[in-house]
Amino acid sequence: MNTPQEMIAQLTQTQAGFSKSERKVVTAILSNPEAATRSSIAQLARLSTVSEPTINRFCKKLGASGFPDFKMQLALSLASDARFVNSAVAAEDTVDTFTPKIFDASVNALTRVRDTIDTNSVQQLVNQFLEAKQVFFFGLGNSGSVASDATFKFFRFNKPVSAHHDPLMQRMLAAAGSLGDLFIMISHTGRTKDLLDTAAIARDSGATVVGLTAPKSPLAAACSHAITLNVPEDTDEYLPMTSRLVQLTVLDVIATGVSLRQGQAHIRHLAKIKESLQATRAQHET
Amino acid sequence: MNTPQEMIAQLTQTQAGFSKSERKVVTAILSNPEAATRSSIAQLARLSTVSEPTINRFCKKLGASGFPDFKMQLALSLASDARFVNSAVAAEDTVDTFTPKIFDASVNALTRVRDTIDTNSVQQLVNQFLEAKQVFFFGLGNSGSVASDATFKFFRFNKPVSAHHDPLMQRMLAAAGSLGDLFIMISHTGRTKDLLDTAAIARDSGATVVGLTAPKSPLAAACSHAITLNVPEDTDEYLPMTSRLVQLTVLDVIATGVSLRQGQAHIRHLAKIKESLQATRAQHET
DNA sequence: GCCAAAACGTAGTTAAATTACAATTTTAAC
DNA sequence: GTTAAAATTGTAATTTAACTACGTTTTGGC
Repeated sequence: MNTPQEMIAQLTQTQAGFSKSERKVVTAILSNPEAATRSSIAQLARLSTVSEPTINRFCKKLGASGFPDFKMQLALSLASDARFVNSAVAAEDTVDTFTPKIFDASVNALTRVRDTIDTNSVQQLVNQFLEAKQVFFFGLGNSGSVASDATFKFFRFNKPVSAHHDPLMQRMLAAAGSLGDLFIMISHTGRTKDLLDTAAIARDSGATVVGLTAPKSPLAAACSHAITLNVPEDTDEYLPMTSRLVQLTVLDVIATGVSLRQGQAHIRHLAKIKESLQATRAQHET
Repeated sequence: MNTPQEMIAQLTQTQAGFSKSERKVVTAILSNPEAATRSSIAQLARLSTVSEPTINRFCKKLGASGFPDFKMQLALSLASDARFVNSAVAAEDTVDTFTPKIFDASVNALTRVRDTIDTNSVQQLVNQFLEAKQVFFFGLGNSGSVASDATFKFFRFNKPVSAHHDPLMQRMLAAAGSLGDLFIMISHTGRTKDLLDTAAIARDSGATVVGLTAPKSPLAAACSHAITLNVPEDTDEYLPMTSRLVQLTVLDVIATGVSLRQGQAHIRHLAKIKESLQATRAQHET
C-alpha cells in the first residue's frame, strides 16, 4: 500500500531474467499496456502466442498473486505514470489541452524529487539552520525569487535571514562570512560562475555553504554539502518552469523540519505573526 | 483514459438514487474500499448481505462493464486519492515521513487546481497580455516573490513588464495607469486591503486589472476579471506553502499560452535569450 | 548424444462472474 | 384498503475466466 508496485517499470527495465516466451509476453503487454489491463488471460495468451499458464506463471514471477492481481498492479502503475508521457506542449495545443500539461509537468517534477531526494541531506540542513547564527539565501535570475521567498518563510524562526540577488553583494557577504554563518546557494543548473565563485569565497571564510542544486554539478561539489534535486528536464525548452517549484517545496520541507524541532513555544510565535496580518485584511466576503 | 473515473466519489457523494440493498453495498465497500478491490463478488455479496447479481447490477449502474471492471476503477480512483488523506504533518513526524507529506500536499494542490481552473479565464488573460502595452505584476509578502518570478518569465515577450512589492509604489503606478495597461494582482486570500485599494484605483484609471486569487474574494470582485484558484487549505496552519506554487504554475500556463500565440519567430527570440546565459556558466562537470 | 533441469503447453478442475428467470417488495391508482 | 404494474431482489443455471496437475518439449552441461 505504501510502496507503489512499479509493475510497468519491471516490464520496461528488466531485460534480463526473462525466458523466450516471457519476453513475448512482455512485448505483447508493452505494445498496449492500457489494453492489457482490460484483457483476459486468454486474450493476452493469444496475442503473445503463448499458453495461458505461461502468462499465469509470469504474473506470479513478478510478484502478483495471479493474473487479475497482475492486471490490477499494472493498471495502478500505469495510472501513476500516465500523465508522465506526453506532457510536452505542442504548437497545436489549445488552452484546454496545454493547461493540464503544464500542471502535470509540475506534478511530475515534484513526485520525482519526492521519490529521489536524500532525506539525510535534508536533516543535515535542518540541523545546520538551527545551529547557524545567521543565514543567507543566494540565487540569481529565477532562483533569486526563490531566495526571496525563502526569507518570507525562514524569518519566522527568530533568526537573521536575508536573500540577495546581486552577485557583488553576494561576493562581499561571502567574504565577510565567518563560522556560524550559513549560506544557502540556489541554482538549478549548478553552473552559474558567479555563484560558484561566491561559494568558494564563503567556504574560505569559514562559513557553512549548502547548495540546492543539480546532482554532480560544480556547485554541488563546491559546497560543504548539497541537497541535490533530480528535476526532470523542463518540458518547455525556453521557459524554465518546474525547477523553481521543486526548490520552493524543498525549502518548505526544510522549514517544516526546523519548525518541528522548535516545538510548542515556537507555535505560539508563529500564531503571533499570523495575527499580525489580520489588520491588513478586508473583513467580509463580497 | 483522459477522464479519470471517480468511482469512490460516486460512492461517497451520491446519497440519492440508491435502493436499499444498493446502500448496503455502498456501506460494505466504504467500510474498507481497499479490501473491496481485492475481494470477489461472492465475498462482497456476503459482506453486504445481498446477492451476487445485486452487486453486479450495482457495478453496471455506476458505469462499469461488470464487477472486475468496477474493482479496477475503484482501485484507480483510490490510488489517485490515496495520498490526499493524511498529509498533515504531525509533531511525531521524522524527516522521512514529513518530507513526502510536504511534496504530496503540493501535488494535491496542483492537481486540484488543474481540475478546477477555468480555462476561459486563462485564455482571456493570454489575450489581455498580448493586447497590453505594458504589464505590472503586483503582490505583497509571499506573493511578491511570485510577482518577481513572473517578470523573469514575461520579460521574454518583448513587452514592458515589471513587478512591485511596495504598496505605495503600487498605488502610484495604479493611479498613473491608462487604457492599454494590464495590472496582474496576485493574492492568495484576495483580502489584502492595500491590494484592493490599488485594484480599484487602477480600474478607475482605465487600465485592465486581473486578479490571481481566491474564488469569491473581494479582490476577485474588484478586478476586471479574475483567475480564481481553488487551492486546498494549507496543511500547515502557520507556514504558507502550496498557494504560491499554484500561482507560479498558473503564470507558467499564461506564459505558455502567450508563447504559443507568438509563433515561430518568437522561438528564435527565446533561443537568443537562452544563449545569452551561456557565458555565465561553468563549462564542465566535476 | 545423453541426461537432468528448466520451460512450456494440454487438458482438466475450480472458481468467479454473468444471465435468465422467478419471487418478492414497492408504488400508485382506484 | 385492495390490486395491478413496476421495480427490486434473489435463486439457479450458464458461461467465462483463472488456475492446477501433469505430460511434453526444449535447453544446457557433460
